[in-house]
Amino acid sequence: MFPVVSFHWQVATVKIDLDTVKSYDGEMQKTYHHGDLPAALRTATAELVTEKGPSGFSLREVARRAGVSHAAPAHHFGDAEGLLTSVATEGFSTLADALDAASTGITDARERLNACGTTYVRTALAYPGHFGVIFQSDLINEDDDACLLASMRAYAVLQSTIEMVRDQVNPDLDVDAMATLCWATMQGLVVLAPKLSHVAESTDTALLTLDDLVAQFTDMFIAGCRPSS
Amino acid sequence: MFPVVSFHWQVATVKIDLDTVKSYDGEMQKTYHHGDLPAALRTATAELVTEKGPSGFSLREVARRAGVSHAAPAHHFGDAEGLLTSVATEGFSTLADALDAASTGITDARERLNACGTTYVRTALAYPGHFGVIFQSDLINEDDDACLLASMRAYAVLQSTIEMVRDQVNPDLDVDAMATLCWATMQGLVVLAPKLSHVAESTDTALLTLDDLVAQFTDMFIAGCRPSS
DNA sequence: TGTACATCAGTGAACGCGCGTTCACTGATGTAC
DNA sequence: TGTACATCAGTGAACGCGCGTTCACTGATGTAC
Repeated sequence: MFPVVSFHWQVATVKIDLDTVKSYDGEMQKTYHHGDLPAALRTATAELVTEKGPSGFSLREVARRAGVSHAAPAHHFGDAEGLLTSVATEGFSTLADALDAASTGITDARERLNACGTTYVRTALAYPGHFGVIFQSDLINEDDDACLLASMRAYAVLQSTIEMVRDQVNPDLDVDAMATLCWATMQGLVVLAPKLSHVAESTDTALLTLDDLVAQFTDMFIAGCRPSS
Repeated sequence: MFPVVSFHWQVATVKIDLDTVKSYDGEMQKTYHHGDLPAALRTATAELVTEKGPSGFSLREVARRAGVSHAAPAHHFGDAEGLLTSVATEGFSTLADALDAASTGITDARERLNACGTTYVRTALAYPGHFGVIFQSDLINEDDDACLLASMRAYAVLQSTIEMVRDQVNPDLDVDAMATLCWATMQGLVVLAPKLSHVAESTDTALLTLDDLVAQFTDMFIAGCRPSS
Protein backbone atom coordinates (compact mmCIF):
# COMPACT_ATOMS: atom_id res chain seq x y z
CA MET A 1 0.00 0.00 0.00
CA PHE A 2 2.66 2.48 1.05
CA PRO A 3 5.71 1.90 -1.08
CA VAL A 4 8.33 3.41 1.15
CA VAL A 5 9.00 1.30 4.16
CA SER A 6 10.63 -1.98 5.00
CA PHE A 7 12.21 -3.31 8.14
CA HIS A 8 14.36 -6.25 9.10
CA TRP A 9 15.70 -5.65 12.55
CA GLN A 10 16.41 -8.46 14.92
CA VAL A 11 13.25 -9.13 16.82
CA ALA A 12 13.71 -8.83 20.56
CA THR A 13 14.33 -12.14 22.26
CA VAL A 14 11.13 -13.59 23.64
CA LYS A 15 11.54 -14.22 27.30
CA ILE A 16 9.71 -17.17 28.76
CA ASP A 17 10.51 -18.38 32.22
CA LEU A 18 11.98 -21.83 32.52
CA ASP A 19 8.99 -23.42 34.21
CA THR A 20 6.78 -22.49 31.31
CA VAL A 21 9.18 -23.97 28.81
CA LYS A 22 9.49 -27.15 30.84
CA SER A 23 5.81 -27.59 31.24
CA TYR A 24 5.01 -26.66 27.67
CA ASP A 25 7.70 -28.91 26.24
CA GLY A 26 6.37 -32.41 25.67
CA GLU A 27 9.80 -33.92 26.24
CA MET A 28 9.79 -33.41 29.97
CA GLN A 29 8.71 -36.03 32.48
CA LYS A 30 4.97 -36.33 32.26
CA THR A 31 3.32 -35.98 35.63
CA TYR A 32 -0.41 -35.96 36.10
CA HIS A 33 -0.25 -32.41 37.32
CA HIS A 34 1.15 -29.89 34.92
CA GLY A 35 3.82 -27.56 36.23
CA ASP A 36 2.18 -24.33 35.16
CA LEU A 37 -0.67 -25.05 32.81
CA PRO A 38 -2.10 -21.50 32.76
CA ALA A 39 1.21 -20.14 31.44
CA ALA A 40 1.52 -22.98 28.94
CA LEU A 41 -2.00 -22.30 27.68
CA ARG A 42 -1.23 -18.61 27.26
CA THR A 43 1.88 -19.46 25.29
CA ALA A 44 0.00 -21.92 23.11
CA THR A 45 -2.71 -19.33 22.54
CA ALA A 46 -0.21 -16.68 21.50
CA GLU A 47 1.40 -19.08 19.05
CA LEU A 48 -1.94 -20.12 17.63
CA VAL A 49 -3.08 -16.52 17.17
CA THR A 50 0.25 -15.68 15.58
CA GLU A 51 -0.21 -18.47 13.06
CA LYS A 52 -3.91 -18.35 12.33
CA GLY A 53 -5.09 -14.98 13.57
CA PRO A 54 -7.61 -14.29 16.32
CA SER A 55 -10.38 -16.02 14.35
CA GLY A 56 -8.36 -19.23 14.15
CA PHE A 57 -8.39 -19.64 17.89
CA SER A 58 -10.19 -22.50 19.62
CA LEU A 59 -9.94 -23.93 23.11
CA ARG A 60 -9.52 -27.46 21.81
CA GLU A 61 -6.62 -26.54 19.52
CA VAL A 62 -4.90 -24.71 22.34
CA ALA A 63 -5.31 -27.70 24.67
CA ARG A 64 -3.96 -29.95 21.94
CA ARG A 65 -0.87 -27.77 21.56
CA ALA A 66 -0.31 -27.65 25.30
CA GLY A 67 -0.57 -31.42 25.41
CA VAL A 68 -3.52 -31.62 27.78
CA SER A 69 -7.08 -32.80 27.52
CA HIS A 70 -9.48 -30.38 25.88
CA ALA A 71 -11.41 -29.93 29.09
CA ALA A 72 -8.38 -28.77 31.03
CA PRO A 73 -8.41 -25.06 30.01
CA ALA A 74 -11.87 -24.60 31.50
CA HIS A 75 -10.41 -25.44 34.89
CA HIS A 76 -8.23 -22.36 34.86
CA PHE A 77 -9.92 -19.88 32.58
CA GLY A 78 -13.56 -20.89 32.37
CA ASP A 79 -13.97 -20.14 28.70
CA ALA A 80 -12.21 -18.74 25.66
CA GLU A 81 -12.79 -15.17 26.74
CA GLY A 82 -11.07 -15.85 30.04
CA LEU A 83 -8.00 -17.32 28.39
CA LEU A 84 -7.75 -14.60 25.77
CA THR A 85 -8.17 -11.93 28.42
CA SER A 86 -5.29 -13.49 30.30
CA VAL A 87 -3.19 -13.37 27.14
CA ALA A 88 -4.12 -9.73 26.63
CA THR A 89 -3.15 -8.99 30.21
CA GLU A 90 0.20 -10.67 29.67
CA GLY A 91 0.63 -8.56 26.53
CA PHE A 92 -0.05 -5.28 28.31
CA SER A 93 2.15 -6.35 31.17
CA THR A 94 5.03 -7.27 28.88
CA LEU A 95 4.62 -3.93 27.15
CA ALA A 96 4.63 -2.07 30.45
CA ASP A 97 7.80 -3.84 31.57
CA ALA A 98 9.51 -3.18 28.25
CA LEU A 99 8.55 0.51 28.22
CA ASP A 100 9.67 0.83 31.79
CA ALA A 101 13.02 -0.81 31.14
CA ALA A 102 13.58 1.24 28.00
CA SER A 103 12.81 4.60 29.54
CA THR A 104 14.28 4.49 33.03
CA GLY A 105 17.44 6.50 33.30
CA ILE A 106 16.78 8.59 30.23
CA THR A 107 16.44 12.23 31.23
CA ASP A 108 16.08 13.85 27.85
CA ALA A 109 12.44 14.01 26.81
CA ARG A 110 13.03 13.56 23.10
CA GLU A 111 15.35 10.64 23.62
CA ARG A 112 13.00 8.98 26.06
CA LEU A 113 9.96 9.38 23.81
CA ASN A 114 11.89 7.83 20.97
CA ALA A 115 12.88 4.92 23.21
CA CYS A 116 9.25 4.38 24.17
CA GLY A 117 8.09 4.48 20.57
CA THR A 118 10.72 2.09 19.34
CA THR A 119 10.08 -0.24 22.23
CA TYR A 120 6.34 -0.21 21.67
CA VAL A 121 6.64 -1.17 18.04
CA ARG A 122 9.33 -3.78 18.60
CA THR A 123 7.48 -5.39 21.47
CA ALA A 124 4.29 -5.55 19.43
CA LEU A 125 6.10 -7.24 16.55
CA ALA A 126 7.88 -9.62 18.92
CA TYR A 127 4.55 -10.66 20.48
CA PRO A 128 2.11 -10.69 17.55
CA GLY A 129 -0.15 -13.21 19.25
CA HIS A 130 -0.60 -10.97 22.26
CA PHE A 131 -1.00 -7.76 20.31
CA GLY A 132 -3.38 -9.46 17.91
CA VAL A 133 -5.77 -9.78 20.81
CA ILE A 134 -5.35 -6.81 23.16
CA PHE A 135 -7.64 -4.48 21.22
CA GLN A 136 -10.16 -7.06 20.06
CA SER A 137 -13.02 -6.04 22.30
CA ASP A 138 -15.23 -8.85 21.01
CA LEU A 139 -12.82 -11.53 22.21
CA ILE A 140 -11.69 -10.36 25.62
CA ASN A 141 -13.33 -9.05 28.75
CA GLU A 142 -12.27 -5.43 28.75
CA ASP A 143 -13.55 -4.87 32.26
CA ASP A 144 -11.18 -7.43 33.71
CA ASP A 145 -9.32 -5.78 36.59
CA ALA A 146 -5.93 -7.34 35.92
CA CYS A 147 -6.15 -6.45 32.25
CA LEU A 148 -7.17 -2.88 32.94
CA LEU A 149 -4.42 -2.54 35.50
CA ALA A 150 -1.77 -3.84 33.12
CA SER A 151 -2.90 -1.51 30.35
CA MET A 152 -2.86 1.42 32.75
CA ARG A 153 0.65 0.47 33.84
CA ALA A 154 1.80 0.67 30.25
CA TYR A 155 -0.04 3.93 29.71
CA ALA A 156 1.50 5.39 32.85
CA VAL A 157 5.02 5.03 31.43
CA LEU A 158 3.98 6.82 28.30
CA GLN A 159 2.20 9.46 30.33
CA SER A 160 5.24 10.18 32.47
CA THR A 161 7.31 10.48 29.31
CA ILE A 162 4.93 13.09 27.93
CA GLU A 163 5.07 14.86 31.29
CA MET A 164 8.78 15.11 30.73
CA VAL A 165 8.09 16.67 27.33
CA ARG A 166 5.80 19.14 29.05
CA ASP A 167 8.47 20.01 31.62
CA GLN A 168 11.23 20.42 29.07
CA VAL A 169 9.41 21.73 26.01
CA ASN A 170 6.05 23.32 26.71
CA PRO A 171 4.46 23.80 30.16
CA ASP A 172 0.99 24.18 28.62
CA LEU A 173 1.03 20.77 26.94
CA ASP A 174 -2.14 18.69 27.24
CA VAL A 175 -0.40 15.58 28.55
CA ASP A 176 -3.26 13.11 28.30
CA ALA A 177 -4.23 14.15 24.80
CA MET A 178 -0.65 13.96 23.58
CA ALA A 179 -0.03 10.63 25.27
CA THR A 180 -3.16 9.26 23.63
CA LEU A 181 -1.97 10.50 20.24
CA CYS A 182 1.41 8.82 20.75
CA TRP A 183 -0.16 5.53 21.72
CA ALA A 184 -2.49 5.76 18.73
CA THR A 185 0.37 6.42 16.34
CA MET A 186 2.44 3.50 17.62
CA GLN A 187 -0.49 1.09 17.56
CA GLY A 188 -1.38 2.32 14.09
CA LEU A 189 2.13 1.69 12.89
CA VAL A 190 1.95 -1.84 14.26
CA VAL A 191 -1.31 -2.47 12.42
CA LEU A 192 0.01 -0.96 9.20
CA ALA A 193 3.41 -2.64 9.45
CA PRO A 194 2.56 -5.75 7.39
CA LYS A 195 1.20 -3.60 4.59
CA LEU A 196 4.26 -1.37 4.67
CA SER A 197 6.88 -4.05 4.36
CA HIS A 198 4.81 -5.94 1.88
CA VAL A 199 5.00 -3.60 -1.06
CA ALA A 200 8.34 -2.15 -0.11
CA GLU A 201 10.27 -4.84 -1.94
CA SER A 202 8.82 -3.82 -5.27
CA THR A 203 10.31 -0.34 -5.13
CA ASP A 204 13.91 0.63 -5.57
CA THR A 205 13.81 3.88 -3.68
CA ALA A 206 15.66 4.16 -0.43
CA LEU A 207 13.74 2.21 2.18
CA LEU A 208 12.92 3.31 5.67
CA THR A 209 12.87 1.02 8.65
CA LEU A 210 10.06 1.16 11.17
CA ASP A 211 12.63 2.53 13.61
CA ASP A 212 13.24 5.39 11.19
CA LEU A 213 9.53 6.09 11.00
CA VAL A 214 9.32 6.20 14.78
CA ALA A 215 12.31 8.54 14.88
CA GLN A 216 10.70 10.83 12.33
CA PHE A 217 7.55 10.85 14.42
CA THR A 218 9.51 11.68 17.56
CA ASP A 219 11.27 14.63 15.95
CA MET A 220 8.07 15.93 14.43
CA PHE A 221 6.23 15.47 17.72
CA ILE A 222 8.78 17.32 19.85
CA ALA A 223 9.02 20.15 17.36
CA GLY A 224 5.26 20.34 17.13
CA CYS A 225 4.89 20.54 20.91
CA ARG A 226 6.93 23.73 21.18
CA PRO A 227 5.03 26.87 22.16
CA SER A 228 3.82 28.58 19.02
CA SER A 229 4.87 32.07 20.10
CA MET B 1 -7.82 3.36 30.06
CA PHE B 2 -7.25 7.00 29.17
CA PRO B 3 -9.52 9.11 31.30
CA VAL B 4 -9.70 12.21 29.18
CA VAL B 5 -11.77 11.67 26.12
CA SER B 6 -15.37 11.18 25.19
CA PHE B 7 -17.31 11.86 22.06
CA HIS B 8 -20.90 11.95 21.02
CA TRP B 9 -21.09 13.55 17.65
CA GLN B 10 -23.72 12.65 15.15
CA VAL B 11 -22.43 9.73 13.18
CA ALA B 12 -22.36 10.38 9.45
CA THR B 13 -25.42 9.08 7.67
CA VAL B 14 -24.79 5.69 6.17
CA LYS B 15 -25.52 5.83 2.49
CA ILE B 16 -26.90 2.70 0.92
CA ASP B 17 -28.30 2.76 -2.56
CA LEU B 18 -31.98 2.01 -2.91
CA ASP B 19 -31.56 -1.26 -4.75
CA THR B 20 -29.56 -2.67 -1.87
CA VAL B 21 -32.18 -1.64 0.63
CA LYS B 22 -34.94 -3.11 -1.47
CA SER B 23 -33.19 -6.40 -2.01
CA TYR B 24 -32.05 -6.66 1.59
CA ASP B 25 -35.45 -5.81 2.98
CA GLY B 26 -37.57 -8.92 3.35
CA GLU B 27 -40.77 -6.91 2.82
CA MET B 28 -40.25 -6.46 -0.89
CA GLN B 29 -41.73 -8.71 -3.54
CA LYS B 30 -39.86 -11.96 -3.43
CA THR B 31 -38.57 -12.99 -6.80
CA TYR B 32 -36.45 -16.02 -7.31
CA HIS B 33 -33.59 -13.85 -8.44
CA HIS B 34 -32.34 -11.37 -5.93
CA GLY B 35 -31.93 -7.79 -7.10
CA ASP B 36 -28.35 -7.36 -5.97
CA LEU B 37 -27.38 -10.19 -3.70
CA PRO B 38 -23.65 -9.38 -3.54
CA ALA B 39 -24.41 -5.93 -2.12
CA ALA B 40 -26.98 -7.36 0.29
CA LEU B 41 -24.44 -9.92 1.50
CA ARG B 42 -21.84 -7.22 2.06
CA THR B 43 -24.34 -5.20 4.06
CA ALA B 44 -25.35 -8.21 6.13
CA THR B 45 -21.67 -9.01 6.73
CA ALA B 46 -20.93 -5.48 7.91
CA GLU B 47 -23.87 -5.60 10.31
CA LEU B 48 -22.85 -8.99 11.63
CA VAL B 49 -19.25 -7.91 12.19
CA THR B 50 -20.46 -4.75 13.88
CA GLU B 51 -22.56 -6.78 16.30
CA LYS B 52 -20.37 -9.81 16.95
CA GLY B 53 -16.90 -8.82 15.82
CA PRO B 54 -14.86 -10.41 13.05
CA SER B 55 -14.74 -13.72 14.91
CA GLY B 56 -18.53 -13.91 15.04
CA PHE B 57 -18.79 -14.02 11.27
CA SER B 58 -20.10 -17.06 9.41
CA LEU B 59 -21.35 -17.55 5.88
CA ARG B 60 -24.52 -19.24 7.07
CA GLU B 61 -25.45 -16.43 9.41
CA VAL B 62 -24.86 -13.86 6.70
CA ALA B 63 -27.06 -15.79 4.27
CA ARG B 64 -29.73 -16.06 6.96
CA ARG B 65 -29.69 -12.30 7.46
CA ALA B 66 -29.84 -11.63 3.76
CA GLY B 67 -32.80 -13.98 3.50
CA VAL B 68 -31.25 -16.44 1.07
CA SER B 69 -30.20 -20.05 1.21
CA HIS B 70 -26.88 -20.72 2.89
CA ALA B 71 -25.38 -21.95 -0.33
CA ALA B 72 -26.09 -18.72 -2.18
CA PRO B 73 -23.05 -16.69 -1.05
CA ALA B 74 -20.68 -19.23 -2.57
CA HIS B 75 -22.12 -18.38 -5.96
CA HIS B 76 -20.83 -14.83 -5.79
CA PHE B 77 -17.86 -14.90 -3.47
CA GLY B 78 -16.63 -18.47 -3.34
CA ASP B 79 -15.84 -18.53 0.34
CA ALA B 80 -15.76 -16.38 3.45
CA GLU B 81 -12.45 -14.81 2.49
CA GLY B 82 -13.92 -13.66 -0.80
CA LEU B 83 -16.91 -12.03 0.85
CA LEU B 84 -14.86 -10.37 3.58
CA THR B 85 -12.38 -9.12 1.01
CA SER B 86 -15.26 -7.56 -0.88
CA VAL B 87 -16.42 -5.87 2.33
CA ALA B 88 -12.90 -4.58 2.96
CA THR B 89 -12.77 -3.25 -0.57
CA GLU B 90 -16.05 -1.45 -0.03
CA GLY B 91 -14.63 -0.02 3.20
CA PHE B 92 -11.51 1.34 1.52
CA SER B 93 -13.58 2.66 -1.34
CA THR B 94 -16.02 4.42 0.97
CA LEU B 95 -13.08 5.92 2.83
CA ALA B 96 -11.48 7.10 -0.41
CA ASP B 97 -14.72 8.75 -1.53
CA ALA B 98 -15.21 10.41 1.85
CA LEU B 99 -11.64 11.70 1.99
CA ASP B 100 -11.94 12.95 -1.54
CA ALA B 101 -15.20 14.76 -0.88
CA ALA B 102 -13.90 16.26 2.34
CA SER B 103 -10.67 17.59 0.92
CA THR B 104 -11.53 18.87 -2.54
CA GLY B 105 -11.67 22.62 -2.68
CA ILE B 106 -9.64 23.16 0.46
CA THR B 107 -6.45 24.97 -0.39
CA ASP B 108 -4.96 25.49 3.03
CA ALA B 109 -2.78 22.53 4.00
CA ARG B 110 -3.54 22.65 7.70
CA GLU B 111 -7.26 22.89 7.12
CA ARG B 112 -7.24 20.11 4.57
CA LEU B 113 -5.23 17.77 6.77
CA ASN B 114 -7.66 18.35 9.58
CA ALA B 115 -10.58 17.60 7.27
CA CYS B 116 -8.91 14.35 6.22
CA GLY B 117 -8.25 13.31 9.79
CA THR B 118 -11.75 14.07 10.99
CA THR B 119 -13.24 12.32 7.98
CA TYR B 120 -11.08 9.25 8.47
CA VAL B 121 -12.12 8.81 12.07
CA ARG B 122 -15.78 9.56 11.47
CA THR B 123 -16.00 7.24 8.50
CA ALA B 124 -14.37 4.45 10.48
CA LEU B 125 -16.84 4.88 13.32
CA ALA B 126 -19.77 5.06 10.91
CA TYR B 127 -18.69 1.80 9.24
CA PRO B 128 -17.38 -0.32 12.11
CA GLY B 129 -18.14 -3.56 10.30
CA HIS B 130 -15.98 -2.56 7.35
CA PHE B 131 -13.16 -1.14 9.42
CA GLY B 132 -13.22 -4.14 11.69
CA VAL B 133 -12.10 -6.18 8.74
CA ILE B 134 -9.86 -4.06 6.51
CA PHE B 135 -6.67 -4.70 8.48
CA GLN B 136 -7.40 -8.29 9.52
CA SER B 137 -4.89 -9.98 7.25
CA ASP B 138 -5.98 -13.43 8.40
CA LEU B 139 -9.52 -12.92 7.15
CA ILE B 140 -9.15 -11.21 3.80
CA ASN B 141 -7.09 -11.69 0.67
CA GLU B 142 -4.70 -8.78 0.84
CA ASP B 143 -3.43 -9.39 -2.66
CA ASP B 144 -6.85 -8.84 -4.17
CA ASP B 145 -6.50 -6.27 -6.93
CA ALA B 146 -9.71 -4.38 -6.28
CA CYS B 147 -8.94 -4.20 -2.57
CA LEU B 148 -5.41 -2.97 -3.14
CA LEU B 149 -6.64 -0.43 -5.64
CA ALA B 150 -9.26 0.93 -3.26
CA SER B 151 -6.76 1.22 -0.43
CA MET B 152 -4.32 3.00 -2.72
CA ARG B 153 -7.05 5.39 -3.79
CA ALA B 154 -7.62 6.33 -0.16
CA TYR B 155 -3.91 6.65 0.45
CA ALA B 156 -3.52 8.87 -2.58
CA VAL B 157 -5.83 11.50 -1.12
CA LEU B 158 -3.84 11.56 2.06
CA GLN B 159 -0.61 11.67 0.10
CA SER B 160 -1.71 14.67 -1.96
CA THR B 161 -2.70 16.41 1.25
CA ILE B 162 0.76 15.90 2.68
CA GLU B 163 2.21 17.14 -0.59
CA MET B 164 0.27 20.30 0.05
CA VAL B 165 1.90 20.49 3.49
CA ARG B 166 5.26 20.09 1.81
CA ASP B 167 4.50 22.86 -0.66
CA GLN B 168 3.20 25.26 1.95
CA VAL B 169 5.25 24.43 5.00
CA ASN B 170 8.49 22.59 4.32
CA PRO B 171 9.87 21.68 0.87
CA ASP B 172 12.13 18.99 2.36
CA LEU B 173 9.28 17.02 3.89
CA ASP B 174 9.36 13.25 3.45
CA VAL B 175 5.85 12.95 2.07
CA ASP B 176 5.44 9.17 2.16
CA ALA B 177 6.79 8.84 5.67
CA MET B 178 4.56 11.62 6.96
CA ALA B 179 1.51 10.30 5.15
CA THR B 180 2.14 6.91 6.69
CA LEU B 181 2.40 8.46 10.14
CA CYS B 182 -0.87 10.29 9.64
CA TRP B 183 -2.66 7.17 8.50
CA ALA B 184 -1.22 5.27 11.46
CA THR B 185 -2.36 7.91 13.92
CA MET B 186 -5.90 7.99 12.58
CA GLN B 187 -6.22 4.22 12.49
CA GLY B 188 -4.76 4.05 15.98
CA LEU B 189 -7.32 6.55 17.24
CA VAL B 190 -10.07 4.42 15.73
CA VAL B 191 -8.78 1.32 17.49
CA LEU B 192 -8.35 3.15 20.79
CA ALA B 193 -11.66 5.00 20.55
CA PRO B 194 -13.77 2.46 22.48
CA LYS B 195 -11.28 2.47 25.31
CA LEU B 196 -11.18 6.25 25.39
CA SER B 197 -14.90 6.86 25.67
CA HIS B 198 -15.33 3.99 28.04
CA VAL B 199 -13.60 5.37 31.09
CA ALA B 200 -14.30 8.99 30.26
CA GLU B 201 -17.65 8.97 32.00
CA SER B 202 -16.07 8.28 35.37
CA THR B 203 -14.08 11.50 35.39
CA ASP B 204 -15.35 15.02 35.86
CA THR B 205 -12.55 16.85 34.12
CA ALA B 206 -13.31 18.62 30.89
CA LEU B 207 -13.72 16.01 28.20
CA LEU B 208 -12.28 16.07 24.72
CA THR B 209 -14.05 14.82 21.66
CA LEU B 210 -12.28 12.69 19.08
CA ASP B 211 -12.57 15.66 16.75
CA ASP B 212 -10.61 17.71 19.29
CA LEU B 213 -7.95 15.04 19.43
CA VAL B 214 -7.65 15.08 15.64
CA ALA B 215 -7.44 18.88 15.70
CA GLN B 216 -4.68 18.76 18.31
CA PHE B 217 -2.83 16.25 16.16
CA THR B 218 -3.21 18.44 13.09
CA ASP B 219 -1.82 21.51 14.84
CA MET B 220 1.05 19.57 16.35
CA PHE B 221 1.77 17.92 13.00
CA ILE B 222 1.87 21.14 11.00
CA ALA B 223 4.03 22.86 13.61
CA GLY B 224 6.31 19.83 13.76
CA CYS B 225 6.77 19.82 10.00
CA ARG B 226 8.22 23.35 9.87
CA PRO B 227 11.90 23.62 8.98
CA SER B 228 13.94 23.45 12.18
CA SER B 229 16.20 26.38 11.27
C1' DT C 1 6.44 -40.53 61.12
C1' DG C 2 2.21 -42.39 59.49
C1' DT C 3 -2.56 -42.45 58.32
C1' DA C 4 -7.00 -40.49 56.80
C1' DC C 5 -9.27 -37.36 54.33
C1' DA C 6 -10.29 -33.09 51.76
C1' DT C 7 -9.08 -30.52 47.94
C1' DC C 8 -7.32 -29.68 43.66
C1' DA C 9 -5.89 -30.68 38.63
C1' DG C 10 -6.60 -33.04 34.71
C1' DT C 11 -9.11 -37.11 32.01
C1' DG C 12 -11.93 -38.98 28.46
C1' DA C 13 -16.35 -40.28 26.81
C1' DA C 14 -20.59 -38.34 25.41
C1' DC C 15 -23.80 -34.79 23.78
C1' DG C 16 -25.79 -31.64 20.65
C1' DC C 17 -24.83 -27.79 17.48
C1' DG C 18 -23.52 -24.74 13.82
C1' DC C 19 -20.44 -24.77 10.41
C1' DG C 20 -18.56 -25.16 5.26
C1' DT C 21 -19.05 -27.86 1.25
C1' DT C 22 -21.17 -30.62 -2.20
C1' DC C 23 -24.66 -31.62 -5.63
C1' DA C 24 -28.67 -32.60 -8.20
C1' DC C 25 -32.37 -29.56 -8.72
C1' DT C 26 -35.44 -25.62 -10.27
C1' DG C 27 -36.81 -21.03 -11.35
C1' DA C 28 -35.67 -16.99 -14.10
C1' DT C 29 -33.28 -14.53 -17.71
C1' DG C 30 -31.21 -13.70 -22.02
C1' DT C 31 -30.28 -14.74 -26.79
C1' DA C 32 -30.41 -16.97 -31.45
C1' DC C 33 -33.21 -17.70 -35.20
C1' DT D 1 -43.42 -11.92 -32.46
C1' DG D 2 -42.72 -16.52 -30.92
C1' DT D 3 -40.16 -20.58 -29.75
C1' DA D 4 -36.12 -23.28 -28.25
C1' DC D 5 -32.28 -23.53 -25.70
C1' DA D 6 -28.24 -22.08 -23.04
C1' DT D 7 -26.87 -19.75 -19.14
C1' DC D 8 -27.21 -17.96 -14.79
C1' DA D 9 -28.93 -17.51 -9.78
C1' DG D 10 -30.55 -19.55 -5.94
C1' DT D 11 -32.52 -24.00 -3.42
C1' DG D 12 -32.54 -27.51 0.00
C1' DA D 13 -31.14 -31.95 1.52
C1' DA D 14 -27.17 -34.38 2.92
C1' DC D 15 -22.46 -35.07 4.61
C1' DG D 16 -18.79 -35.05 7.80
C1' DC D 17 -16.22 -32.18 11.14
C1' DG D 18 -14.52 -29.49 14.91
C1' DC D 19 -16.32 -27.08 18.38
C1' DG D 20 -17.81 -25.95 23.54
C1' DT D 21 -19.83 -28.01 27.44
C1' DT D 22 -20.97 -31.47 30.76
C1' DC D 23 -19.87 -35.00 34.07
C1' DA D 24 -18.46 -38.97 36.56
C1' DC D 25 -13.88 -40.31 37.09
C1' DT D 26 -8.92 -40.65 38.73
C1' DG D 27 -4.39 -39.22 39.93
C1' DA D 28 -1.74 -36.08 42.84
C1' DT D 29 -1.13 -32.85 46.59
C1' DG D 30 -1.70 -30.83 50.97
C1' DT D 31 -3.16 -30.85 55.74
C1' DA D 32 -4.97 -32.39 60.32
C1' DC D 33 -4.07 -35.30 63.97
